[in-house]
Amino acid sequence: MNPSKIVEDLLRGVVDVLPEGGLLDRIESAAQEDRPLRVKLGADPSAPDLHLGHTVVLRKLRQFQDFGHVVIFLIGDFTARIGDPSGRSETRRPLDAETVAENARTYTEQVFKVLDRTRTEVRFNSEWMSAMSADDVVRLCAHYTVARILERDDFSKRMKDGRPIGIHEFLYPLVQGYDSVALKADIELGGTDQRFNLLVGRELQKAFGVAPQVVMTLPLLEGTDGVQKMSKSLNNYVGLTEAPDEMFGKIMSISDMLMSRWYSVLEPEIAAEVAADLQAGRRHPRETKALLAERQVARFWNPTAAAEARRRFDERFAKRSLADDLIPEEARPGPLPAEIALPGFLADAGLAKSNSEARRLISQGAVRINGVRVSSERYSWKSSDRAEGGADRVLVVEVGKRRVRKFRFLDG
RNA sequence: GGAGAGGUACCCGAGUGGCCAAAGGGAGCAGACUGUAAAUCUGCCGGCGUCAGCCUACGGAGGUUCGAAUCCUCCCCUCUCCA
Repeated sequence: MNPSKIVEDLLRGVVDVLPEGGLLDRIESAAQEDRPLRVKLGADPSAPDLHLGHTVVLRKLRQFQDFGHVVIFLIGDFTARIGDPSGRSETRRPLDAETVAENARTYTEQVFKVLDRTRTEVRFNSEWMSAMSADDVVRLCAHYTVARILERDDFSKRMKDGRPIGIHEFLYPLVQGYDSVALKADIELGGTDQRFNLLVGRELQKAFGVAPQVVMTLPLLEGTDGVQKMSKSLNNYVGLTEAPDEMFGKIMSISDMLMSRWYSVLEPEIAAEVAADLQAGRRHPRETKALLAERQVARFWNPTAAAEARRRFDERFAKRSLADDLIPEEARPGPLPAEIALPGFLADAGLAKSNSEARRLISQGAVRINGVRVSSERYSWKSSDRAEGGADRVLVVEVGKRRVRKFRFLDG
């Protein structure tokens, strides 16, 4: 494959490449030197659950791997103890070492849902950062100026609004940049919010006599709320480890506007076509959303699981039926209670956050048992609760539209 | 080091002695309507409680008072200006 064709592929969906044209140079020189490029991605192990938002960059990295290059997956274990201020309006709380280590482990596990394990090098920045002396740190700081740090959007905003900035936060971009020096990265990828940090890497590489990396940024994915960027702490994410049904359901619940955004970020190859079809009325929005959902589930699980998830979703919500095989079941050993105090029961089962919440849900008509809305906090058995031919009782409990569980009460 | 402003529930923000589990908005949850979409309307939105009530809460610790988010003392934290 000729280099410019490769570059074209690699640039699809990318927001900026700095310097422009830098990628082609790298690809060519790598081919000449007959070595793979070292493509860096820095990961912050403070929230160890990967979500759809992360996959945008990961899939781009995967593309590099498929062209034979090597991904350096850098875990900022040292930096996590500082706290990345990117896009934050507040100082982030640092984590302790054990938490970081544990998070890093679960993190890497999930990364290989997308990345090719054999072409990935996992590194930790404590490797070189912990070895630094105060002397080294001061020297590193001397390579950058306060004015330049303050160019960063979130810093200048906080400055203007009179919100606190810890001095350690100034160090974050420097440390991250130094990682690129230590790793001799050829290319570094990140979300658009990382642009500043990635560029600091270039500066520092120059200062330390290393060839400056090419910086590529990718779009940030909005979370399910459609407003803020997807993140675990905002609880607007679709996690990579979530069950197919869960994933499918979450994607179905996003707004139509968001759906179009997600198409362009998650499915850049077909986004234009889909948008045109929607515009022309050749596709129904709901079907289009289901397709998006199915494609994601297929990607992170498999096509069969995706088709199943879709089938169950339709059963449940389009046909409004509760097919038996699709409800998580829980056995309750006997003896059979005379009646059930619902608030405590729902809270224990995790179907409500607290007894009080359960009470509220009941009073608002959100709770159904075996298809019948309950209005009392105490549930007494009905003849129809009896399981086929046996003494056991089966309750299908629905709380709102999304929470369902089947309880099998065993007699005796 | 000096002067000033300020810290209220998930977030923003009102509240200056009882009527405050704390206005209002946002977020969230639930109901109606739908395509588990949007928009809209309605309700809920600290915990415990067979609903009477109890407990915990307004940066922290004490104090005044029959009674404190509100007054006093000390402490912690943030911002602005001056040095």
